[in-house]
Amino acid sequence: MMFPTEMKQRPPSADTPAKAATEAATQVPPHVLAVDDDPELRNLLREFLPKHDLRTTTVATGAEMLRVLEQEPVDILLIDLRLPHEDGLALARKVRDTSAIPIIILTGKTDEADRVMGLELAADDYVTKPFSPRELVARVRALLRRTQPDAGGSSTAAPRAYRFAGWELNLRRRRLTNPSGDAVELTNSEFNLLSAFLAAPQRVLTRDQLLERSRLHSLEVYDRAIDVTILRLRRKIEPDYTDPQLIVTERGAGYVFTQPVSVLR
Amino acid sequence: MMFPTEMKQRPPSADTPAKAATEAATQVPPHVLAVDDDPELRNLLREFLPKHDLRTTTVATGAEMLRVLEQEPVDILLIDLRLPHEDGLALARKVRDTSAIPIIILTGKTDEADRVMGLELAADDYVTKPFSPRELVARVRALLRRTQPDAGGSSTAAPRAYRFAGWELNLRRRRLTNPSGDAVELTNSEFNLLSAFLAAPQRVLTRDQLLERSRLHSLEVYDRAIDVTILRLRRKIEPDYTDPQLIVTERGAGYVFTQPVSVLR
DNA sequence: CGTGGCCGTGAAGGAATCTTGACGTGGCGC
DNA sequence: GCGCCACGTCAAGATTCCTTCACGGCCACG
Repeated sequence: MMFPTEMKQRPPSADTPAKAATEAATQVPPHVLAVDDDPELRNLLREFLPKHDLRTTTVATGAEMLRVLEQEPVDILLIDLRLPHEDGLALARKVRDTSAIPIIILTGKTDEADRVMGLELAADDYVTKPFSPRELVARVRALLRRTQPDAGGSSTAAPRAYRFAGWELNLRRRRLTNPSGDAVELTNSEFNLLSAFLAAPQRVLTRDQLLERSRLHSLEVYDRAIDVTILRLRRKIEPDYTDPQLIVTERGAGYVFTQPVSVLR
Repeated sequence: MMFPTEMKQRPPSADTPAKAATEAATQVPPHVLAVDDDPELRNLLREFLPKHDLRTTTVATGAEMLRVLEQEPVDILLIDLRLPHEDGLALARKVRDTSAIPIIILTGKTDEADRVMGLELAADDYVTKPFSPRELVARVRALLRRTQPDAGGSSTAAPRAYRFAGWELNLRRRRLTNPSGDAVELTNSEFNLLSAFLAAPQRVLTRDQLLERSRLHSLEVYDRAIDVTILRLRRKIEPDYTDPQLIVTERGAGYVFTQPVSVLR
């Protein structure tokens, strides 16, 4: 077991999804903002939620919450009903007044929750403490699903596939086919790495960026680990992997995917 | 018993029979009929649902419900699972026998509901109390969307059955038949899992997605529970379950149903 | 109340995949 | 040219991930 996120205090700016959203067309994980005065709970959340592909920021007070909301997009809010010097419900209402961010209230007792849910429109769901992390994740997911019907607009839809130099990478099926139409097996990280490249063609990507996109977890890995994955990927897609044409090394900077890429939706 | 007092009285013209609803794409708001013995909840519903463009009638007993059903068209039913002297589920079944009105069960506990949904085909969804009004509206809407063929095209209708590789899965009967025409027994979770796959063929589904789609909302289950169900399902439908062809593992990502699937409506 | 089916959990085992360290090699600045 | 440094390559471990089995709770049915 690992206990990584404990000390990992990232400034809000580090979490900013704007960058990721524009650069990678890969599905950006939803951003969860949790407000609770209990540090232990915050730690738990930061440890657990990301494992389930939920980007997580935690704060202790309503003021901090508002600050974060201003700075970056948030997809769902978790708010403790009883915060030391403020009322979670009031916070929720305040948010509701100005946005449609879905809100889950964390509460101690069921009857308390009853009251909250009854006539209040401030919250969309509640979870009673103590809750199992699984349950929380499930509820967050469920609520996101309900509230993000994901506009049918084809412009915002996630890409279905990429094409480059006769190859095709099918994102739904997670499958790569070569110009002759044969399937080429990719491991998970190879697939992720390749889609990171295809989402940002003709652009130099640093190792860090690539790592972040190709490894789902483990934030602390040697940069060099990416080299090996690049190598393996090259062996699978380069005509001559000793003389790479598609994925070219930018010495001192990172790597570039050189070919034009077309996006299928 | 409280009698029509609560039944929202409208001029007959507004209630105009089925033809108005089916024939014209005119904006006749859907008619919701709710059955619950709690007067407070009924008030809440009558107050809230109409604000969201849902014509709402509430009653306290099954008898009243039946009377309303006879008198006017109803687009969706909300039924409390535990009514004082009757069984909400029995009511639902009774309705189902003679009509196709979509039904949402209101229930107190999640596990209670899950069990009910599993075994019974009487309801289409359920909502656990206390629920947020928003959630209820969302579910009502979702269910209406699912069940109403929708003027636009034939594409939105709910599937009746799926075919794949000679097999057929009948959704109404919840029955699977193999290429030779023999029935293959599926447990409830196997059935749900399989239909989740068939609804999204050739697409890698994560465990979370499968969980979400195979339980209505069973919260709080171990991701890995899926694995076991997959195994059990494979034993029933794979020619050689040690070398799966239909449901293929995508390491690090999820599972895919590889075969082409045709939908019968 | 017993019995049986269903389903979730834990653990064991094994396979696939990643990481790491070592070493080779080629580019680039001086 | 020379040497340093960054990258390429390789092949062990290390680790994660999946499969499978077995157990036990739970509910339905009798």
